[in-house]
Amino acid sequence: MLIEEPQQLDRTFAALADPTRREILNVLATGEVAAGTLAARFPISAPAISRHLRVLEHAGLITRRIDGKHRRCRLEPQRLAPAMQWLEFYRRFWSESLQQLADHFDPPVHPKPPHRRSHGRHPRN
Amino acid sequence: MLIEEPQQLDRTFAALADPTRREILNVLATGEVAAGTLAARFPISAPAISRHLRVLEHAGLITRRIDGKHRRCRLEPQRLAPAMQWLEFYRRFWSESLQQLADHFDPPVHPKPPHRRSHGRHPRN
DNA sequence: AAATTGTTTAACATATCAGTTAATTAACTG
DNA sequence: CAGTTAATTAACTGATATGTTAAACAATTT
Repeated sequence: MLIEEPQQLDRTFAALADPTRREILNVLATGEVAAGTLAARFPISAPAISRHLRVLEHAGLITRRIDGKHRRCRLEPQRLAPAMQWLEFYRRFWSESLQQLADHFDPPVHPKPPHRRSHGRHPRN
Repeated sequence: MLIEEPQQLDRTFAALADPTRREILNVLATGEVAAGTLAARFPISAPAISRHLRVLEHAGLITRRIDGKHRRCRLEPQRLAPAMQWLEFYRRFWSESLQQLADHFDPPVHPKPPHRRSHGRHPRN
């Protein structure tokens, strides 16, 4: 199992915490895009976008290549894997809490019988 | 499918961006723990922990219940699901980049062989 | 070479974050 | 009730984040 630098996860999650940056990644999922093309899609200034790109690059989530006067940005999706793995660990706990999820987002209209409750507790070590 | 407030993802990822908070969640995965018990495990002051707990609670990742003079903190793992789903979207792109991952880090991390390669390309617009 | 286009850096304003210590609130104990 | 324990809030500090506009840099075009 790959030992992940904690800083790397810090940077990844921090990069993903900004909606503009998430949307940038979403755009880059369609392929390489130049910085200016990206900037045109957002209501903020080009320097602001440039800094978002720097954050994403620092987190390893994108790379930039110089192409004439353009800086083409490319998604590096595999760099999301460590974050995914971190979250994956908690997936095992979800099944115990699915009912709570339903409670939270939907009105608790459906009276699901709480029969999982029998051994439904957080695992302890 | 569940429509997620973007702010919620912001808060979730921001909460996860701090290593202390990630470790708090890790501790809470073992079961309910009082705030003071948590604080004792970390090299920072109790107020600092209290604020981390507030951030986690605000992100919905934990809940707190009052029990006498203790505040017992409980993990709400299902609230990680939206973040997971967001990342899940990008998983499809990983298979194309596994070699780059190898270049970057060490041995292959993903147990799944890249047989999705057949129609694996970046969608473009 | 001069002007234009694409992008980043500089300098700045403002807000938020993460930590501290001191004070406060709340509940239990003797 | 007085004292102790548990936890939070208050007030403050220093660092970081996000945005702005203006300036600088780099490559292309004329």
